Amino acid sequence: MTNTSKDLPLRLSEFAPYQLAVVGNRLSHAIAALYEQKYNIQIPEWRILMTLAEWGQLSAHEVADRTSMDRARVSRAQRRMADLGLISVTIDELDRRKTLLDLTQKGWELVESIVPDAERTGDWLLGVLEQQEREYLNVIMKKLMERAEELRKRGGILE
Amino acid sequence: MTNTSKDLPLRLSEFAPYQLAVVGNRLSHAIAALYEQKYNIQIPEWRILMTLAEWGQLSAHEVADRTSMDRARVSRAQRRMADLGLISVTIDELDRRKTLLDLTQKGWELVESIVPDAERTGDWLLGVLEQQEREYLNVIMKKLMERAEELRKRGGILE
DNA sequence: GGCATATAATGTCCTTTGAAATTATTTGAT
DNA sequence: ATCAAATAATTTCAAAGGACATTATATGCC
Repeated sequence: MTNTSKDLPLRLSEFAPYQLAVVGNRLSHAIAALYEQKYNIQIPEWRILMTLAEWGQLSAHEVADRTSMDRARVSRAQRRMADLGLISVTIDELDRRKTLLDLTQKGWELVESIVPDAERTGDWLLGVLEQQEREYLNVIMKKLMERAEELRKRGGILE
Repeated sequence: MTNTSKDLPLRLSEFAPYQLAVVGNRLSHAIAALYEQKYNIQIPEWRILMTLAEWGQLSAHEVADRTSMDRARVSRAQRRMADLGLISVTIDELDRRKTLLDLTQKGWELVESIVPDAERTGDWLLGVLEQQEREYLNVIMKKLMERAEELRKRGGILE
């Protein structure tokens, strides 16, 4: 007997890492297009915007931590945002290696206009789910977020 | 009163599209590194491999559909795989626009060695979840997969 | 105080990705 | 039978992302 699909214990479409990668990617692109067209910003900007709105002034390093982006990506987005007048960038005089980011008035105004849109998009997305599924999703994502980070740091489960 | 985080109804870390993007991305990278080191292939190759293993000979177009990749990406991976001798590529004589892909013996051997590894990784990842959460995850992902695709096709929910 | 080490940020380089244009082939309409 | 439109695949091009090197500053040890 030759190889057939019956022998395979793993179907791509059921494989959680695949599902998560595809869903995450599709969402990123769709939402990025929305933000781009309507507000002229990209995903990194969006993340920084929301993070500063939540926490107030932060160093670039702290922003990177809280947005799950690396420092290079934050640095690039930071410049674009400063050019657009959305954030202020100052050197921390207590530790001159650090740069402190904070929203400007214009940044706050963007937050206020973009948040309702983002919420609608999020709600629409989750609209396919039952209430209970939505609650599970949040719990599951928190757990997987850590697990995936661990996987990244360790470079796989094999070592 | 000045703006504070209390006013904000949306926390990035609770925002499902953000969570999904980050988890998906971290997983992709971690797993890509694993496949790369150990088997010398990348994510697109992995997806094609598993798809052909499940379905047998398919056209490049069908592969693209079933792997959630665009045709350019499939086309590139296809060439790499053919160079490695993992797949055979033939022109469909009934419709000469199509190219048909199929696993070679060598491709099947790779499938057999890589699948147990992938399963272990998948199981380890889901190991943080309760049994019931795992079941929910699968259902939720199927629903979100479609929803995200719809979002992509429509270019946002606003139109 | 001076020097090795650690940390913050930015800059450089290379790869991957996705969109759009291009080419080849087929299908359908007249 | 011919031509326009549709479909499959590839190529081209520009942007984004991430790894690594570099620079600036701070910390801790001797």
